[in-house]
Amino acid sequence: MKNNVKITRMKLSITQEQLANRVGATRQTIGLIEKGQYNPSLHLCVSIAKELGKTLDELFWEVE
Amino acid sequence: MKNNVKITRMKLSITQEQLANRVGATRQTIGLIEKGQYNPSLHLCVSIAKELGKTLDELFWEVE
DNA sequence: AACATATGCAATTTATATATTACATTATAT
DNA sequence: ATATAATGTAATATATAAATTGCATATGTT
Repeated sequence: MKNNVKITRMKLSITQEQLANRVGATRQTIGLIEKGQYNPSLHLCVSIAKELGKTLDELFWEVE
Repeated sequence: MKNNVKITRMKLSITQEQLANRVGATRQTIGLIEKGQYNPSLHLCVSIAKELGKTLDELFWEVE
């Protein structure tokens, strides 16, 4: 489940923990999503996208 | 969790069961997603989008 | 009318996302 | 070199997505 979360987060210079706090998740969950070996819920994907200033497609659609 | 799955599926004149079979889910799961009171997994959302010829954004991004 | 097809809905079970806690590793700064 | 922050990772617990089964309610068809 490859995505653009990690690269987008790093461009914004925020940590996994900061992102996690802002979307109401844990650092571990963010880490697993970034690794791409996870199947997150739509709601969490939307929260992450909004927090990173991107859309679902930009982060999760046909990456790679 | 409002979305455009139902209207898109109906335009294609396919049933919930047909869509369910094509994405490897059950009719009940599709029904609940269409009702919008569900938080489906990203993987299932992607499968549905591809099967309906739409992107994630078109089906699930800022609907309503 | 009767019958078939599609959808709604509810109870229970199963699979898995997510939280929690903890410790290890890597990077970054002092 | 040694702190400190950031990330990786693993075990267990909890919440919930999704499957399964079943029956009800439509909606259309003959």
